[in-house]
Amino acid sequence: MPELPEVETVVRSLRPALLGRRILNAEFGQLRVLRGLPADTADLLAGQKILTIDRYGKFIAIRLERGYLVVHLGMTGKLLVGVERTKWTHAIFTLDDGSMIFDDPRQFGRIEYGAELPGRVLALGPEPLEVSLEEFTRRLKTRHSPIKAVMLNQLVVRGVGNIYADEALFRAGVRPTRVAASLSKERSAKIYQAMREVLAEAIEGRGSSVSNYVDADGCQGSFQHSHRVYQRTGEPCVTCGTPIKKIVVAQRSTHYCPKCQK
DNA sequence: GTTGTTACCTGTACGC
DNA sequence: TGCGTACAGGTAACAA
Repeated sequence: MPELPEVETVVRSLRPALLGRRILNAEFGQLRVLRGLPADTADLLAGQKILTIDRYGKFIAIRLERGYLVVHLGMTGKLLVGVERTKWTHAIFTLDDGSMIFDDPRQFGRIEYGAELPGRVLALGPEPLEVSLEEFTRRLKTRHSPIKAVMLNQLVVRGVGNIYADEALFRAGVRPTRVAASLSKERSAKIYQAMREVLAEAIEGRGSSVSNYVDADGCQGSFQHSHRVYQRTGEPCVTCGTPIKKIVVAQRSTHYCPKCQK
């Protein structure tokens, strides 16, 4: 499932294929991923040049000459360049050189278009790789939920999902159920450091390919081989050998070492 | 404003 | 082999 490192990898692989290209034609299906997309969207897009492609947390913002095409990959969404449509294709963009499709079997993804970036994208928390330690700590201090739930809250920091929350908390030695506001300055700093470390390493590894994630060129990531707790239930902790435990926090499966994480 | 719960959706894994 | 069921989880909407 695409989180910050996977979306970053997709954005990086989209840029060479899309920047400077012009959209000649757009075709949309009728599925829920296009909910709220005005009927004349295809007409509005036609003729527009792709100026920039940026990432806001897990959102992809494709800036055109007169607006923004904003894509969220959800759980199984994919933006692919230069491939034929499949039975899960919900949008096809024909370019002056090449093409791009949006595929999404589970239909948790979204595509929208507007003159400006949507307000809820602008309202997201800061990027975890850009936020300062002071700001991060301040944001945790006001939250009275389990730290895992707080890390998943995109208004606190944007882009962290289930995999990297578990991995960061393992590296920080903090139990996912700890209430964020009760964490000491030192422990918050450890989480901050671990979160940035694991995200940077995952970007380096071009993301984690669990479920069906691939980048815009159809390539898999490699960071799934570096997971220390995520989906390793019952396997020995890489540090102490204690079996990794799985619980539910914030309605999400949560993996941790009961000995290393206090 | 914050927190918790539920719906959405379908491919995959598993048990029988 | 085929069927039924549980599970996976990001976001939005809603309730408390």
